[in-house]
Amino acid sequence: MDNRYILEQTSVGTRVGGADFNYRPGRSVLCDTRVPTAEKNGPMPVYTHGPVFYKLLMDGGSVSGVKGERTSPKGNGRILHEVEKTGLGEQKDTGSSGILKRASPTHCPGTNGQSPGVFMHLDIRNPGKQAELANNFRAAQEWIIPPSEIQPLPSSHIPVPRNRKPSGHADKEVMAATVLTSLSTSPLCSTLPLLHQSQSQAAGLGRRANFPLLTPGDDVNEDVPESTHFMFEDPIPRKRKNSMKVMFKCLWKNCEKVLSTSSGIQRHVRTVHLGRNTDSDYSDGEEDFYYSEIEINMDSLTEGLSSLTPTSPTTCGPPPVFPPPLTAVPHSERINMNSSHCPTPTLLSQSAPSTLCHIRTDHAYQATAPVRIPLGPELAGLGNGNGTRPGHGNGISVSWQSPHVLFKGVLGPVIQVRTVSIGEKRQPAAITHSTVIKNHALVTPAPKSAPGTRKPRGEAKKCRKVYGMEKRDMWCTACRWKKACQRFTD
DNA sequence: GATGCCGGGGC
DNA sequence: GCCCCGGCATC
Repeated sequence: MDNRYILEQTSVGTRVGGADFNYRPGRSVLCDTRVPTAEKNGPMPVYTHGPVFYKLLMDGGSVSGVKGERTSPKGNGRILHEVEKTGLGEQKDTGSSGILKRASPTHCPGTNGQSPGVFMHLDIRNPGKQAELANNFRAAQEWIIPPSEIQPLPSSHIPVPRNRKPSGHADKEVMAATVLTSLSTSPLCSTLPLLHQSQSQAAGLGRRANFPLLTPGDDVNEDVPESTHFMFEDPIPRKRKNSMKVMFKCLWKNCEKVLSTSSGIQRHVRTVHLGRNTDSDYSDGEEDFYYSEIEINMDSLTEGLSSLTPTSPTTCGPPPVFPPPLTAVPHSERINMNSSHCPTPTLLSQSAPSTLCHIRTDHAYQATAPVRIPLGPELAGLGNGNGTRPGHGNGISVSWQSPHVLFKGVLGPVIQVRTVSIGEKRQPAAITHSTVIKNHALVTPAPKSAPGTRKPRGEAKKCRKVYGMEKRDMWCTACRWKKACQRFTD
């Protein structure tokens, strides 16, 4: 079964419970939808609530309760999509019961990225919203806990009007709008979306293992005080640092799209994933659930880049990222997300390695040691092609010079009669083993001489010594430039 | 003093 | 980037 469907199933149940923003005591949607579904869900025994409800829908059965919310006459695939949307939509709903989400991170299956922010921005100073919060919390609580186990939520933290009159559909929309509006500005919303991300990236069973509290028998009462603590005592700064840049990451499966604007990511989701008309700006807000807001600490990013030395062992191919450097925030989920995305190239990951490879190649005559092989005089002419001066760099008669150095780069069948001439350009074909060695040395933590110290003078004779001042034109370029000799390296 | 080459500057 | 050179460390 599609992994996504697992999530959908879990989410759906949440939605069913949470869809009714104004939870009415006595109504337990969960119980209504709790159906023995072993044969329907196959190897997915855990989430038998809500999901089953939708499974029936997917099978083409008539489920009036669902159809009232979202009836899809389309094919199965589309229905699945609808279900997924519904499941995601749940975020909006459960967002109103954010306490539960914050209190119980293990409930994150239903938080496909957005609800945390929702939660953050619930204005608890508003008595009406407090009531809304409490009611929805109880609703969500009942969704998880069998009615018999539900304990009255103490109102010591929140003054909750017990007999709150259910509000109408307009209130739902207002709440939803509030929730959606808050998504893009919440400083705290990054945690759960990312958690969801990491979960959604885990396949199959691994995903389910992330939210054990969704199992029917689990008791979530312990989370209640924790939740209130989280909500009222946790001094998470609400103000985002200036260095924090908000990006929007597409949550669609296998889609790593990250855009800097919400409109952009919405357009992306709408057009790419939802198949909506590109030209149409109409949006029912559905795409809001398919992307999450992520924060990028630009300072950390900068630091990460600046500290990105050739010796950095942390560059797992793709470095941090946006990654570790990207990990702007101390949320482990974020780190996990980054690490889990290691195989996926990010902007940094794409650029950094190449950067590493090209670091300090500014002086090519230093980076690339010429490979010269002893050649007989009969082959002397082969090397003259590159020479710009007569008699220079014919690549011969050097067998008397440090042969161990001269040969170390010639391994292939093609004899690299490499001449070192003025204005010589490094050619790919001229890349030699010694070059590789040098580049590799840039990546490995080679002991670098401290500033001000010179490397000891090599044993090998240099061009000056070999050719003498009178044949200066035969020197290697480096020697002529008074640089480290590239011909007779040590 | 000769040599090697780093650092820097001119173009 | 190419080319050159002052200047310093090393031999």
